[in-house]
Amino acid sequence: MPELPEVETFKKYFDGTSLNQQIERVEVSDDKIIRNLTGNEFIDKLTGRTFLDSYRRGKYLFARLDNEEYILFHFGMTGDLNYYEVEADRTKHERFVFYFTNNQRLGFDCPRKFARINYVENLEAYIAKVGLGEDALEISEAEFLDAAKNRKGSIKGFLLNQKILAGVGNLYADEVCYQTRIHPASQVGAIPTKKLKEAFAVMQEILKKAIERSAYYKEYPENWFWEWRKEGTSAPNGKEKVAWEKIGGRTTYFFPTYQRLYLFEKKR
DNA sequence: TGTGATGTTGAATG
DNA sequence: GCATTCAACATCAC
Repeated sequence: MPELPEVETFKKYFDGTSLNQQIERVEVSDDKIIRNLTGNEFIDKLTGRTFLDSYRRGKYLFARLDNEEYILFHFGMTGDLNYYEVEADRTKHERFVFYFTNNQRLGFDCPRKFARINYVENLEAYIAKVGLGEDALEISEAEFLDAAKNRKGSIKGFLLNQKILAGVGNLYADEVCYQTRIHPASQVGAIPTKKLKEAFAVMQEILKKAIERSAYYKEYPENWFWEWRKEGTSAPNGKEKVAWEKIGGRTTYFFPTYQRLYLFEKKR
């Protein structure tokens, strides 16, 4: 699930439910996703603490504790938050849960266990260590263009590269390419500056609109990926069907000629 | 039943 | 060292 708009939605959910209440108890049912602590260490670190606020960068959500340290929630493919009171509302794949003093709980659900939880003592140092790029909504046009310069890799791989800009995942990357009519296998550096500026603006527009709709696909415009990215869909010009290929390491849907392929001139 | 899935990483390659 | 690709991670649903 979670790309930037989804994680921003998680952030709002977290901020709206879990701040300023003491964690009375922590229960860990599977510490596999907790990367730098054992389950018991995690329990020790968190018990008695209070979440003060949170900071999102790309798909990473950092929850600030009252000791100025952080818990990083990275949701992977299937991570989810669940704030609830009664046992019946516990989710099936809950990996750990915080019990607050107001009798509510915040559970972290993750069937596929691709999520990553880290206890972070120093936020800046952690981000530097991971090499996490600027948030996709915060990065400036100039930085975006500069990063694209001379790159030979695909625009798809570029948009997905969290070290360059953080937050764009597979679906939104396809949507940016589709809306700007850029073939996803285009070499980033070969795309004219004007077109790259368009991609930059469209990317931020898409992310903002998705956030406005709380990342709920069914409320996205009808011509967005959740509709066109289906087997058998025709291009807007009616000339071809949607195709898919592995580009930038991920399954990519696109319209082969409706979206223009930009490549560097071949040397001879 | 086999396959692929909204993500990241570390190793391998160029 | 850098840019890029790819297998691996764990489980579920079609």
